[in-house]
Amino acid sequence: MKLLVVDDEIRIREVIKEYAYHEKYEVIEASNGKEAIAKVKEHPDIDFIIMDIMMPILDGISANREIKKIKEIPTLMLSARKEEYDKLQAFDDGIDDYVTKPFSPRELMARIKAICKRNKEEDVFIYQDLIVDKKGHTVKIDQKEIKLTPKEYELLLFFIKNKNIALSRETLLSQIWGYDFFGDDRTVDTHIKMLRGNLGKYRDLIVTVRGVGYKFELSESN
Amino acid sequence: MKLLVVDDEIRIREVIKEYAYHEKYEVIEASNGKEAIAKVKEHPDIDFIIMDIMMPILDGISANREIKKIKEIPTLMLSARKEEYDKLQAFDDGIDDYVTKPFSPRELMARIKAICKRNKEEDVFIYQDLIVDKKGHTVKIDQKEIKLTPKEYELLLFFIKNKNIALSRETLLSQIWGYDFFGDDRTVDTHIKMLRGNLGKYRDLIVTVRGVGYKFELSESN
DNA sequence: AAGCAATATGTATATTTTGTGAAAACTTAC
DNA sequence: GTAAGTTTTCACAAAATATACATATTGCTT
Repeated sequence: MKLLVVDDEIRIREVIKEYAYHEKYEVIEASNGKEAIAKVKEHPDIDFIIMDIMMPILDGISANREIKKIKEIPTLMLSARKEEYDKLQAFDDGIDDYVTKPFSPRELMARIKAICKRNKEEDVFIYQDLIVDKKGHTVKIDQKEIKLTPKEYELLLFFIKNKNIALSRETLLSQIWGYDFFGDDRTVDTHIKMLRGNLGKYRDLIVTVRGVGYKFELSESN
Repeated sequence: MKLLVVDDEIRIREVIKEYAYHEKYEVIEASNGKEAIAKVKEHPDIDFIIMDIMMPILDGISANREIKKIKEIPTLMLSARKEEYDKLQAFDDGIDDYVTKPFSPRELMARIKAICKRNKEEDVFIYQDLIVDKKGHTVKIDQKEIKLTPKEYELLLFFIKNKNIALSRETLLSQIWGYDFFGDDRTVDTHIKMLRGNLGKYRDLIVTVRGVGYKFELSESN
């Protein structure tokens, strides 16, 4: 789990960082909206953003709006009491939760967990800009739907379910094609090729494990 | 939509209120069970209750029991983790749903919506110029009524109810034709063809999901 | 660095799935 | 009982997908 904490007060960042470390979360910091955007671009594996609203240079709401254009990351907003008005605005941009200052760090952590849990429970797999909606049977990359054939889709789902585990061709064949498939092992390769092609910038999530088969490799978490 | 939020922690009420406002819900507050009962008597048009279990003066379970004697209002219970035991009891008294703290406000809203939807299915479905009036049993496109056969109409309703979800032919057959239909899978295709034909410019709302079945796909909203 | 083995990829062919029109079977209203 | 409307089946065309295979490329071992 990698957190991006955006606040201009270093004290706030420190407190959050401390609690986050305690939860074994990695923390990246930014002290204003502009920096936050830069950090998001720099670290492609940020899982969660905690962002203050009132900040110099670029405020949290605007920053969030910009970040959402780049990718979908669950976000919790922080705000001082008086910024009531801002709250309302924040909702336009898919804020998952918000907490008013002063806050209890434990509550903050609990809320982060609740949001992450929710995202996991949904029939949606999200990794950066790759979104797989199992109910809708759709795959999106950068908000754009990509078309997969049934086999490619099944293959992707199986990879997601067995992420970070090397899967042999036999395993894939028996699990996806069925035990009664008597074709060529190398058929898998062809489908991998197709899937990779369709995954575009995420093609490298499918790693070749020489001598074994393939692996769907995600950096940490998810 | 008028919500009654009952919790002794003002912060919790505030968060829910903000999210509720965003959904255009009106919010009435109470900080304990006794107050909640008073509010229900005072406002005869409350549509939904969100109630904490652990509260001073009068707890949520008891309050809920009293309120149910006055009138039937959908209720969602909140509770802290440790109150597991309460969970079981709560369901005895016509609780519609249950959420443990801390919760993701988004999830809470989603649940409320789900319950309300369950309780009062929309009578009219509108998507751009496509209007389906369930009570009137009519379908209009561009103000003009289109004639559908009973099966086509049922199919359309089922699609509307399950929008953005890929539905297999079997699901459609068992849900629309009945579990005791033993005919050909492809019968579905024929009806899809007919429905598409009748939907005119909206024919593409019915997307074929290869290898699975069909999906009623609406771009965002609705 | 050469040689080997495994994997990647392009292409052709086989297979599966879906769209569609027409006819048969069934319902319903009169 | 019949006509009109509806549902279902079926057959074939069209489209999409799966597979096999040949060739190119890569990565590993020595």
